[in-house]
Parts: sequence; C-alpha cells; structure tokens
Amino acid sequence: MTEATPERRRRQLPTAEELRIWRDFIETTGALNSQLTSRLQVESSLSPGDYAVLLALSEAPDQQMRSSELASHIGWERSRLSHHLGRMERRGLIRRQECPTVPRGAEVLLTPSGAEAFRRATVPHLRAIRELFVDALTPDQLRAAGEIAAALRAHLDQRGRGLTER
Amino acid sequence: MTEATPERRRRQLPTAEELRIWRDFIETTGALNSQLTSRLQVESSLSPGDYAVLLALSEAPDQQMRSSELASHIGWERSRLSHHLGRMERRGLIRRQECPTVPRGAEVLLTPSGAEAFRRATVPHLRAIRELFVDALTPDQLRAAGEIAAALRAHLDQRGRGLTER
DNA sequence: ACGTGGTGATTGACACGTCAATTCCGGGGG
DNA sequence: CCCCCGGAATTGACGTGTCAATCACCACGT
Repeated sequence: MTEATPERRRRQLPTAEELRIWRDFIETTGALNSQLTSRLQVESSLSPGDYAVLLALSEAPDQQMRSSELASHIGWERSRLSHHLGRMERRGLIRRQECPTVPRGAEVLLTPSGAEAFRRATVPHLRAIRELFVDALTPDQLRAAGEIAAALRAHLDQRGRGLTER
Repeated sequence: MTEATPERRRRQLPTAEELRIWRDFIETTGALNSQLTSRLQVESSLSPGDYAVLLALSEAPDQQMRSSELASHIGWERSRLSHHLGRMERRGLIRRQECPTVPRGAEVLLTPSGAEAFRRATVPHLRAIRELFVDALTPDQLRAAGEIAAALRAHLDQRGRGLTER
C-alpha cells in the first residue's frame, strides 16, 4: 500500500472524473436542499430549522423539552439553538420558561400556534420530499443513496475525530 | 394513472423507509459539506464562496472578469456576489474597477494576494475532497453517486420551472 | 428633448450559523 | 467566609444568504 513514488503523488488528489462527480453531487444536493427549503417557506412560512424544532417538540411528552436536551436531540450547538429559539419565540411559535428542578435550566414549550403551524406544514413537506427526492430516483438508486450516505457518514465519523472532535 | 382511491392517498407521502433514507442522505451531505468548509477555513482562511470566486478568476483570461459574467459562471445571484465581493475586497483578495466598455459594468480582478491565497488553498482542498468523499466510497458507489446526482438534477430542473423559475 | 423602460450593480433589512465571551448559579477547598 | 470551578444558557460580533428596493445610465419612441 505504501507504493513507491510515481503513483504516490497522484493518488493524493482526485482525478478529473472524480472531481466532476464531486461537483455534481455537492451542487445537486445543495440545490435540492434549497428547493425544499423554499417550498417549506412558501407553503408554511417555516425554515428547516423551525421545522426541526417543532418536530422534536411535537413528539416530546407534554410537548416540551429542556433546552439542552432539545439541542442534542436535533444535533445543534446550544448557541445556535438559543438564537433560533429567540427568533421563534418572537414569532409566537414556542415559549421558554424557567425550569423548576435544574438551576439555570430552560424549559422550551410548544405554543398552540406553534403546534398548529407544524400540523399544517407536515403533509406538504413530506409530499415535497417525495416529489423532489424519492420520485426522482429508481428503487435501486434510492437504495444506493442510502448506502452511500451510510458509507460517507461512517467515514466522516471516523476521520472527523482528529479535527473536529465530537 | 389516475388510480382509484385507496392507493392514491398513500402514494403521496414517503414511506418510513424512504424517509429514513432521505434523512440520512440530507444530513450526511450536510455534514460532509460542513467538514469540508471547516477544513478549508482552517487550512486556508477561505470560505467555499471565496474559493469559488478565486477559482473562477484564476481561470479567467487576465485573471479578471465582469461581475455579472462571474455571477452566472458560478451560478450566484448578482446580489449575493456583490455582498461577497465587498467582503473579499476588504480582505484584499480581489479588486473592483469601472469597466471602460460597458456602462455601469464592473470588472473584478484578482490581486496578487488573492492569487496566492488560492494557490495555497487548492491542493489541500482537493486532498480533502479525496479523503472525505472519494475515499469513502467504492468505485461502484462513486459511479452510483454520479448517477444519482444526475437523476436528481434532471428531476429538479424539470419540476423547478413551475415554482422557482430559472 | 423628455419620459420610460431595461440592464448592471449595489444597498438595506433581515434570517441564519459559528465562535468566543459572558452571565448565573451551585458546589467544594483554603 | 471567600474564591474559584464548572455546567447551562445567553449574548455579541461577524460572515453569509435572500429578497426587495434603489441607483446609474443607456436606448428608444414620439
């Protein structure tokens, strides 16, 4: 594997074809994402972030959750969540209140209006996922997409440790 | 095609398995993206946007380009480019000057420092793409990824017309 | 010559993310 | 008692993106 010399230098960098696939892949997933985002926005006036928060709260017992629990549940940094909750609170989608048990702990809870917004958003959003993603692929491709995601994820989780920790 | 009733309702929404694949896929590509972004940032103090702009300018004759040409070349809205160029100009990576031929046209040009920053960034960035993307997949998976991207893109370009135009 | 409409580019307002402080508070040592 | 530590959450500063004005200037039509 530690091949001599002439190969070695070239192996470090992607070939033109690999690079083409990379660009296609990353640009297309980006475009897909922004299409979905904009449909969610138009149809429900929610951002993907709003949706993630509302989904988590909707599924929580009592429709409420500790802020840090929510953060780790949806995989966000606490600071990001804090900013986002601030914006959502201004729009009346959620409320925050002191947590009686934990010092300095904040309980996040769904308002009726937030629950309603989520309820109205969910079917159109799932439909959009079907239309823009699922319907675009053959069953084989869909399966392959799942495997590719798994492979990338595994590779990331392994390599990531060194730089980003987690 | 306009099937009776019981099928119809279900076909609209993704199944649990489809949804799982979707989430894996979109979250993983997002994570991949942010890993790459953070490596580029750490290694070269450039954002992906910076890199795209510098790449385009580097390849342009005379290392300069009309602003709107640049925008369409990298597929950005003009407003987005304008904001970004402002930030890049503050950091000395590019300069803007009046275009002699076209009224109100702006010429964007690479500064020596911008060219140098790009030169230093490119190899590490390509290496990161190989490490995080290409190396994670088998040759078959890589090919499949290309086909999936193509299929999604084609589907998007077709469906997109109705809502977003382009 | 004077509106009127384009086209090219910038601007402002605002949402979103990240990173680095900062605040609040509840324990231990000394 | 006081100080300092550490966890929970917020805040501020700033880069980034989008959308909707706005600006500058040309062409043109009557």
